[in-house]
Amino acid sequence: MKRVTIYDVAREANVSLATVSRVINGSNVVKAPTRERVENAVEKLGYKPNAIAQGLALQKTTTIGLVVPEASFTYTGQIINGLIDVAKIYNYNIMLHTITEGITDLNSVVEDIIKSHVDGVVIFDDKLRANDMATLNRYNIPVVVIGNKIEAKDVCSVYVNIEKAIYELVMKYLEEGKDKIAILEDRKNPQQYQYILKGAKKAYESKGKEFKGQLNLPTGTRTSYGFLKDWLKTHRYDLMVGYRDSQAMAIINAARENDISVPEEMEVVCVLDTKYNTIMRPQVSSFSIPSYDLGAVSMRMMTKMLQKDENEDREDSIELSYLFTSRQSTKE
Amino acid sequence: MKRVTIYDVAREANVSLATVSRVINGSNVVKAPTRERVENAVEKLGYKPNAIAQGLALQKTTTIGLVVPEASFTYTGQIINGLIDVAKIYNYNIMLHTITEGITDLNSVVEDIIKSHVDGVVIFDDKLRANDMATLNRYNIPVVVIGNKIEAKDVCSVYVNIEKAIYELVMKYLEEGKDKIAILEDRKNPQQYQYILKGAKKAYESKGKEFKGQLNLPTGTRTSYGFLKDWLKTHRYDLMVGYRDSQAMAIINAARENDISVPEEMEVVCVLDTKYNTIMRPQVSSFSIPSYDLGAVSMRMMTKMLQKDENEDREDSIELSYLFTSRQSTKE
DNA sequence: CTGAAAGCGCTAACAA
DNA sequence: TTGTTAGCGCTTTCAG
Repeated sequence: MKRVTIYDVAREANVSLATVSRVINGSNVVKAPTRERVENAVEKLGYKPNAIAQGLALQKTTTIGLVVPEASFTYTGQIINGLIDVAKIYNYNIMLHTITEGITDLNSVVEDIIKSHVDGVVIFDDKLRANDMATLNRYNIPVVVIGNKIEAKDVCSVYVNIEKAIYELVMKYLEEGKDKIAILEDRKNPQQYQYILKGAKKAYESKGKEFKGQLNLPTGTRTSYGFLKDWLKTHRYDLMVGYRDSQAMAIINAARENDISVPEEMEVVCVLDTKYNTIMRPQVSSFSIPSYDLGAVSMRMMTKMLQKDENEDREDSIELSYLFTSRQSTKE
Repeated sequence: MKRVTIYDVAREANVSLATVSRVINGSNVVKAPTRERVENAVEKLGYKPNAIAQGLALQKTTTIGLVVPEASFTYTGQIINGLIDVAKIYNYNIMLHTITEGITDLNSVVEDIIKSHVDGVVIFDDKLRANDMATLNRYNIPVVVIGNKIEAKDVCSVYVNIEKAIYELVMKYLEEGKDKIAILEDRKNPQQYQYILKGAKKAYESKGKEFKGQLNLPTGTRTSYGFLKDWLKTHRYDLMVGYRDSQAMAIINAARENDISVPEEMEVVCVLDTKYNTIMRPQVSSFSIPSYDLGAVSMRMMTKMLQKDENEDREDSIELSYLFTSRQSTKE
């Protein structure tokens, strides 16, 4: 069964296909009676314009590519939701790509993206570096990067200043004289981990001290919990910081195992949390990174890039703000 | 800057575009030297075939639509991962759509899907009913449904038999004489809740009893936890069943609040769990629904539908198996 | 206000 | 083995 085309509608309505095209694109030069004839035909035949053909003719597909890491973290879902919701408003479709270790790398994804002629691409991948964008750039596809601040032509970024967040947090503890602070590595988010580290180091520096609390997981370690269970037998801290709430919970579970009470003897904070944080006991104090907004703002930014007048300038990075929420894993 | 087309390559290599087309599509009728000239030209110009134009010419886009619910549940992420991984193997791209209450409904998504001329669509939406598929059917787009068993032409489904799982579970308890069993409503997954209920009812029936343990949240209740905290003041059970691990934790937290110890005084089981279940204390005994596999198998099924010979028969639904894993929230 | 025709980039007969 | 040409479904000048 062949799909009904613009020709079928034209024949049915006794007009040329040009007129049908005008009607479905809302041109206002078409006379009312003609328009009605066309609309009836469209309705009668159940005609839906073929986006592929439109894409060819217009040289734009009104779809944008979205790249996310394999890991189905909860916040990745949030980002996708935010992005799709605003994409919907602007009538963009989303082509989803993932980077799965052992199955897909960024190069092969970029290849697919170029072929598919999306109008732009939003990338959320902590492992992304500036030079990975070279190919995309060569085919001048507009790019929005989530999470990393990346400087390049035709590339915008939307992120949260985690370095600053941690700096402020650590400063507060240092000023209270609590300087035994540890930061747990997150292998899945190496870049974010670096930001966190940098924030902590700056804080220590400004107090004339040196930060030594970075806890890199030894190679071979499978889970943070497995590592921490032993580590905490011989180490004590005032504060431990994890990136995700699940890591914070690993810390807390390991602490419990060693009879370290949280928050009384040790406080725990994480950066990103999920709805599971409302279920956990204790609930973890955290910076509430607005994942949904990261997605939504990125897409909004993308639409702006796509309709920019060449001459018009626009900001090429947006810093979203965070909010620290104190819960049961810290003292106040 | 115009993108390089097949014409450019043809000119550069001094052949016709037909030959270029043959080379990029791996036809083996092209002579080696010619092939090389073309390949060099492709390389030199950085030519990538335009999938849109191919789509128009071939009447197939090698992309499939994926519809998921708004809720960024962890298992939705799993499903997406599974689906994309096998899509990648078969060189399919994924167009992602979400059903967001207040933003998008199934109808508008279906509209987009039809226009985009995807080769098929995979739908994971607990609220989906058979008649929702009417439009998709009218434009005869192959459909795979995840989670629900739906009977319709050109529709396949991949699911887990939760009814049976619960039946077996409840039977086991009934045989041990534990018949105070409650099942917590999951508003986000009404269909799954029904399946669970059915399983429990059957078990009770087969014992000549009537099941009365269905716990529907009163309208106005915002969280299961809020409801259960009070409810458990006046109700005692041998076993409580929640759909997701987060609900099971709500049950456990509410039980704690009422000094009901788990699993000693009350046991708790959930159907779907996430990685957070490994972090929680107690860990919840659960059926491990293979979310990743649900996605992967669906996509595999889709590829089969798309290459089916009209005459060749195939099964139109696949039941995936589950595995009950006993953890700290049950006695053995 | 409407129609005719060229073109978007590619594929697939059909010829040569 | 390679080239020519007619579509695929739609948009958009340019005439009328």
